[in-house]
Amino acid sequence: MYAEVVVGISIDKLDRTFCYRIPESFGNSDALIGTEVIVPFGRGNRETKAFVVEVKEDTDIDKSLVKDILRKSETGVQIEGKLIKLAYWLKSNYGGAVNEALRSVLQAPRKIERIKERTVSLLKDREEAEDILREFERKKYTIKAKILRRAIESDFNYERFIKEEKATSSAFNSLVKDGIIEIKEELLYRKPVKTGEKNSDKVELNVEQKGAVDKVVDDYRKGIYGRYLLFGITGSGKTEVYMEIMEEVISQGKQVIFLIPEIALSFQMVERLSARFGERISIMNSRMSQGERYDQYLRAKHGDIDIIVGPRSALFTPFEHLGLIIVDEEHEGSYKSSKTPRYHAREVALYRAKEEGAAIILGSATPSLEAVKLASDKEIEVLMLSSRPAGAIPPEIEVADLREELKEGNKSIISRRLSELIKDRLNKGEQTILFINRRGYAGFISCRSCGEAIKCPHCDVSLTFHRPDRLVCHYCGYEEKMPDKCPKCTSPYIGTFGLGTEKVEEIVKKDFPNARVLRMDGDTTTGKNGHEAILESFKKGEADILIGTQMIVKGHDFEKVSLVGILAADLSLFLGDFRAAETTYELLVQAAGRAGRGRYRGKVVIQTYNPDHYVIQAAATGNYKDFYSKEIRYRKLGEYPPETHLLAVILFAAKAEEVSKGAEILAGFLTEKKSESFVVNGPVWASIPKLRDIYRKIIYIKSPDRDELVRLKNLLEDYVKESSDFSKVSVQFDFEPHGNP
DNA sequence: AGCACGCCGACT
DNA sequence: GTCGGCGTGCTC
Repeated sequence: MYAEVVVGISIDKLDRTFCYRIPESFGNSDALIGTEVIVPFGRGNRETKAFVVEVKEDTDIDKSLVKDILRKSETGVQIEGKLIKLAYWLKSNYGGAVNEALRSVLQAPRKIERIKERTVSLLKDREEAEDILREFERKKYTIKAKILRRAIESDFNYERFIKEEKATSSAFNSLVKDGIIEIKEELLYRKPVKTGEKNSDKVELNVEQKGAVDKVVDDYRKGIYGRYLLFGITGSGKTEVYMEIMEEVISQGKQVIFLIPEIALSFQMVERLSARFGERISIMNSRMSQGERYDQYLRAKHGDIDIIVGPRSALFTPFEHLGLIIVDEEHEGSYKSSKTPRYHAREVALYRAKEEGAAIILGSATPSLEAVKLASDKEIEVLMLSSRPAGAIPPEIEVADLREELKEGNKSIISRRLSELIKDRLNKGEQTILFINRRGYAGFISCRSCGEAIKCPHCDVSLTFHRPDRLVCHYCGYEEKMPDKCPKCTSPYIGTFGLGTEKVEEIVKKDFPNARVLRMDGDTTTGKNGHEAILESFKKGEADILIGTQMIVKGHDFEKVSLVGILAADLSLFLGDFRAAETTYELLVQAAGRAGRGRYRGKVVIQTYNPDHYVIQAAATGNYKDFYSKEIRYRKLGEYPPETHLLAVILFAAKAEEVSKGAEILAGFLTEKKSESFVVNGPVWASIPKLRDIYRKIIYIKSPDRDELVRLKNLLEDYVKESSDFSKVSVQFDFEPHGNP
């Protein structure tokens, strides 16, 4: 018997399987799939860890080359065959390397220590080192001299050096061998999470909630493991419905994967779930240490937990009896992986549920067009929650036309109506949230005399101003001091334009001097604790007004908030991204949903320059159907997902000419394959052509048939692998992309 | 990743 | 010539 194995899961260059003979003594060969084994690899037959991904009777490879597997790895884990299968499905459906797919799936169970960072430090004292350095310089050992020079200066990061200086490990090796430097490996560890106390006071469900629960539970008891879209307006109590259904699933001895869009939300969700389900619940995410993840992995596998909560990666929890997958806030963009394989958690969840006979619930107040399309194709069943439970009334929404304000002489960013309402809340001792739509907005610096905007030298995007005098690139973290003259024309008239949280805070404090104001924004508030602290403080009523960006609109219940003001609602409407309207709509509805969660009747003011736009209209009236019908018509006309399928082929290279050449070659290749079944657009420059010193071009392929795109992806992948033109150009694939890659 | 191979510049 | 740095290519 032979085994196909993947060697060294953290090595990208080894993206293929190798064939090894399985010794007789191993017993049942099929049981070997998914096991970590030790194989002799390379010329020196170095002992290397590998994963068995396939077992077969025979092999095409020259038998004299095939070596024997040495033994099973002692530290290794067994990954279920079904997860290996899932990894293969990821690879074949989204592209990329087998390794990359396996790594996505294996995030959890990797007990193999993966080095996070390596630090290079000097072993000799300074004088001696400088002597050696002079020696190197004299002998013209350029790389070694460069390494030593850096090491004398200070300890430095090995990986970064290799990348920046295009060096290889061999220069380091000889320095290490001679005892001049040492390379230390570091692993990063973090604190575990704790579950709360169990106190099972159930909330009384309303009619709609009960209806939804009954439907799923009845199906479940009949052995129908269905697919559902739980479409519930903000504050309609979706979590209560989930919990009720989970109870049934767990009582049948099955397990639940509960996906949430981002890690920050998992703590409050675990708190809430553990109040009901106690200890048998856990969390899985990339912020946890390897050891912790490994423990959770084992607990899940051994059936010691019933529920796992986490972002995308929690999808790969190795439950033996998976009974239900919940994808909460299914519309969230964070469910789309931005690393190869660029999978969408919703799609993978649907696949895994089907494969393992589990039910699946997608939940949202603003379902993605993809989900609604599934519903209209009868692929998935809709469960509606159209009211808030226990007498809570949805907020009343008003639109403030900023064009009118300007006409009437109000140049402030706060309309007269909103201002009046804020005053009223202050008098009544109720709270206000001011939400700034910053998606697509950048507080860039430009020159009023020559129009020059100051850009990041590595990324081709405008730098953002941060107090008191820094300019920061939000993509790569590059920072510089704010210049006092325009670097191009030396005019002193340079400054920031646009609407930032700080600016709004300033204005609010001036307009309402007695109000206690809190500000939260993703760029200036550091760490998740910083955010939590601000939100907690606001929740406790320690401030009257909270100013913030998208992060304040997610998932939080603020009892005393009775007014939400949305500033610049339309900023993200015209982003040149086919999902711009959808994300804007989601943002507006979610923001509006923060109002009136408690006893107070909520009020929302949407400030806009486009009061007649269908997104603003639909958000104001809460009419999803209206939004959907207009938006889907637009997608049909423009031939965008979900009405058709779209594949972005992204090319990367260090030089602009290299990407352009690669893109031309691939475009040519596609033209040769020309057919009725797909259309090619581009190549075009990416929306940010240069990012972290890498140039990027994109070719878009559209087809009504997703499988056709997968086929093309395979052809391109093979072509790129074979062709010598792509040694300096790398190619990635992104199906149904989000934003402009 | 790690290892052998081989090209090429430097030095006894 | 020979030594050794450092880029290249291969691993069942």
